[in-house]
Amino acid sequence: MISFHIPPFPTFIKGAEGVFRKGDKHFKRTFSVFDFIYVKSGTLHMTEDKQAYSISEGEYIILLPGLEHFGHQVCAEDTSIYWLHFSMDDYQIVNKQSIDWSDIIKRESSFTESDYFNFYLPRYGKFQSKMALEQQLKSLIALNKVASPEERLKQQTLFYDFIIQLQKDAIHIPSAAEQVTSKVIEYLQKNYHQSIKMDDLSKALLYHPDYIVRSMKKTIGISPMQYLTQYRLFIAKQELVNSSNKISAIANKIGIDDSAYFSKLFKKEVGVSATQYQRLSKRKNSLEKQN
DNA sequence: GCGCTATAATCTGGGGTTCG
DNA sequence: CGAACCCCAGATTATAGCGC
Repeated sequence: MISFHIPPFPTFIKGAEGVFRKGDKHFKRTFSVFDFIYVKSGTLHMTEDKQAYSISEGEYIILLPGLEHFGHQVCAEDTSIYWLHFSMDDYQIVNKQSIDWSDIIKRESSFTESDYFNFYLPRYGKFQSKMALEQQLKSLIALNKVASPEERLKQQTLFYDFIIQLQKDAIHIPSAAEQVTSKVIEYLQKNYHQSIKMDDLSKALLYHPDYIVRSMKKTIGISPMQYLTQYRLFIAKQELVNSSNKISAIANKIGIDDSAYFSKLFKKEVGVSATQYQRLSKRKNSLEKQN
């Protein structure tokens, strides 16, 4: 993700339509500005800073200033694109799985200061509302043809609209149920090693237990306790493979005090018993070493 | 721009079943 | 037996549509 603050908006420099013929590839160069490339049809193969991307129809990439980029593979078919160059003074690259609307506004305006927004654009992404965004790009580029400075200036405004829409497009607004689910998962992954009851979960998240269950079922299809069991078994399998701990020790580690119950659960869910699983994985490991 | 209404989404609580 | 879960009905809240 490219993270920056608004205002001021980034500055639009130039943009146009372009075509890579079959067999063409993107030139090797380093820019001093941002290069937004949207693929209208076909597929473009680009490498930026040693990271290879394949940008197919409906997808876009935002190349960063100062990093070398080039096409590492020729286009297999005619590939038409829109490109936009823009600049901006202050920005950061952050790792972010998903953006949330609550991250966006940083400061509410006062009488003397404007609103201040956190802005995030993915470096590589896909248009969700393809038609609308393509249309915006088209009208932005159409203004290249007009000579009057006044009309030209409109490109800036259109560009602002465009990046606002682009962010909106990239943001997934989580439903209430999804928000609850992700909180549940976070809690369970953090606390799986102790015994957890629905009541604890309810107290931690401040929701009615029944509501939590329904939210989870709606979004990922399983209940919190089922998820907990799956997650615990996932950890247990890793332990069985990577350590020689006793079954009871492993059971204890994943928050199940009763090792008999753990064995039963493991057999039921995984199909083989925990001890068998450990033996099998050890055998497989030693065979791989021989080869 | 305002207020009203219809509708959808969200949340809560009761009652009953299953299962460890 | 009780925790976990499901189903349902109803309250609350957010949102969209619409006329003034």
